[in-house]
Amino acid sequence: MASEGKPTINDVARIADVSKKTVSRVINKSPLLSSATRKRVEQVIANIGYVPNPQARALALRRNFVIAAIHDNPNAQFLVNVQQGILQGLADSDFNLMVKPVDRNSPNITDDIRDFLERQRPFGVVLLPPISENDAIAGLCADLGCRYVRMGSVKLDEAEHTVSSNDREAVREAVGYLIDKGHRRIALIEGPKGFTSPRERRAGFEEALAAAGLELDETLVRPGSYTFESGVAAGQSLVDMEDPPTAIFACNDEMAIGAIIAARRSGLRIPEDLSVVGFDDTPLSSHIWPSLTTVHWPIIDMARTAALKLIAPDDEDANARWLLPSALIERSSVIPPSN
Amino acid sequence: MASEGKPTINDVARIADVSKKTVSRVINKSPLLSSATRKRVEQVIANIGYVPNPQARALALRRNFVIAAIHDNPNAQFLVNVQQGILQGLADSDFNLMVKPVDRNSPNITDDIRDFLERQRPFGVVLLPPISENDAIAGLCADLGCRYVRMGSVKLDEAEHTVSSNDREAVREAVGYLIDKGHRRIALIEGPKGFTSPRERRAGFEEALAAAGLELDETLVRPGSYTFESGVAAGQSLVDMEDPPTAIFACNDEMAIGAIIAARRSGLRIPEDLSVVGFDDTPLSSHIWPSLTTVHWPIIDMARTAALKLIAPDDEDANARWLLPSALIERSSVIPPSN
DNA sequence: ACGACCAATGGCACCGGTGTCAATTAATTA
DNA sequence: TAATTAATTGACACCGGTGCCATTGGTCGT
Repeated sequence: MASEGKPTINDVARIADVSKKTVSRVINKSPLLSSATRKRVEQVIANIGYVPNPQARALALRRNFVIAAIHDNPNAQFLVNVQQGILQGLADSDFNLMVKPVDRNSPNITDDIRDFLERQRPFGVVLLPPISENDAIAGLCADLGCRYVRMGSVKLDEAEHTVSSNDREAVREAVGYLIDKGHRRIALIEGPKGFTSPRERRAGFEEALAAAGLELDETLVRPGSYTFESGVAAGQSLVDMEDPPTAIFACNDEMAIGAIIAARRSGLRIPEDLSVVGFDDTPLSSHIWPSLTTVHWPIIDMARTAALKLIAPDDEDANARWLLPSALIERSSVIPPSN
Repeated sequence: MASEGKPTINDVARIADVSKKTVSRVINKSPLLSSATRKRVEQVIANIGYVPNPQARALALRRNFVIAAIHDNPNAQFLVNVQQGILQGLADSDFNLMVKPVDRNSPNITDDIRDFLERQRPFGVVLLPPISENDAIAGLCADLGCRYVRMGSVKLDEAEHTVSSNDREAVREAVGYLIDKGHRRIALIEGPKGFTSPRERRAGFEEALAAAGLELDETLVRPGSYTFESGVAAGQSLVDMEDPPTAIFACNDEMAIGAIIAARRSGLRIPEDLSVVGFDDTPLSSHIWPSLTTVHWPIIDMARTAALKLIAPDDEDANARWLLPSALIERSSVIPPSN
């Protein structure tokens, strides 16, 4: 009987000589219980090492305690940061994290995700960028009655259930900082096309120039794909110019570092001959030499916030949108231009 | 009735005019069913979009379909690779992946993990290095009746339920390769103390020297912690020697890259003045210049294997141990010594 | 022709919790 | 003191599946 398998609520009830409902009340910290019974039951629970079965709970409550992170982002550091943030938010709760990667190149992502949601039925999902920008998938979550939060630099006035950073403003600040240092020929290494975040970052770049009365020089703009290699290529192409820029703003750190490597390969010193600013504040950015001046992207905070909001009771903050601040991190890859 | 909430097995049974048990048989592909009934039921399932409830299944079967990855490894790339591998192994199954990070500095890791296992009751767990080396935790899984697989360079004759790589042999090969190229003064940057994997890698280093009749020069050995910074420090200290080494073997790529950065800062050219070999074959190792000659550590394969073995039916391969091959990846950070 | 045997299905309890509502007892009020 | 009310607790159905065993209708061997 009680000797085999884990003890159940019935075992506790029998030994404590109460009904299982009463044990259930103890587990759920119901207030309508005499403290005497509560203590007695708690004693029994501790004695026999009873732990409630989450599957049974999930069945009875018609909801489980699983939060899923759905992502299509290939960047390891990003993904780990998000997981860490979500888990911070889930700490001290009964929730656990499930990861669901999807193939961004697959034509039937939507079906794949629907299938996952219908089968697993997580309590809530966090949609990571860039798939969080996909309205169809957010709609899918809503249709299936699954709570969700979209992370990213989603434009704030467009969607609900979003945790975002204001990339545009952050870049404006970062590029303004370069301008304040005296830079005028500032290059831009863009992020991949078709996503909100790189678009917002470029917009911030343009706004900073405009605010200083500078014109955007399209010859100083290079495409990029957020990868190290694309940063190398872009950086090389920039330093090879006849009239090269005195500063580069790259839309992420990895490309910024690639640009630094390329510049150095061409004999340039950083920051004496070229200032570089990145975006993300990855661990590597403070490890390299010179350490990279960059924009701190509060991705861990965003993920924590997303998780907390998902499992928070239904306050329904009317329009559920949360904005977290970015910040420029001054390190040593920027000085005033020499000429 | 059927109009609200997801359809259940009862809805299917009612509409198809069979018992729920029969529907259950269809779902589980039971062979003892007439094909006529099967088709009829499948038709109804498709029509009303029925999806079995995994929580109810889990309760009835007294097992769920969750695999947990328990880890205390701070390396993002490593973690993502493992997750990717596990998910590869879980593809085409009903299993999902849950992630459970633990704090390696916490004194009550064991309690934390016990708590997790008792509450969540995953079907199986993958223990990632270095926590996979903790026998107490493996024992805990066994005690709680939870299947587990330990990943890492666990010494093969010591434990069961392991998926491992033979780091010792791989390093022997890599260092032998340096020796074959003509190097005699070969430095070692070690991994963190107290773990099997770095110990095995050092052992392989020593064995390679011994096999060539060379003596281990302790002045050429530097401690390391698998971090970029520790590689920089170790590399700096090595190139500053009066009689510096002509080659460095670092116990992982990140330290190898750190050593390259340090050497270059001191004006050395890689590989002309110093050859470097790493271990892991991280993406970065092929991105940097010169690309890093390194040992491919089959971590994704190991993780996939671990997952496959976990969810495989109980063959009980007597002693469940699996060994995956490593391989030396020749790139451009090694040439014969100049002097 | 008849029991043995097999294929196909159904009935029902059970997995381990929770919700609803009734029942019991104690405390309060008229 | 009886009636009212509040505080505790229990009984029982239910969540949505699966396991075990009984039942039904044939087919087969002798």
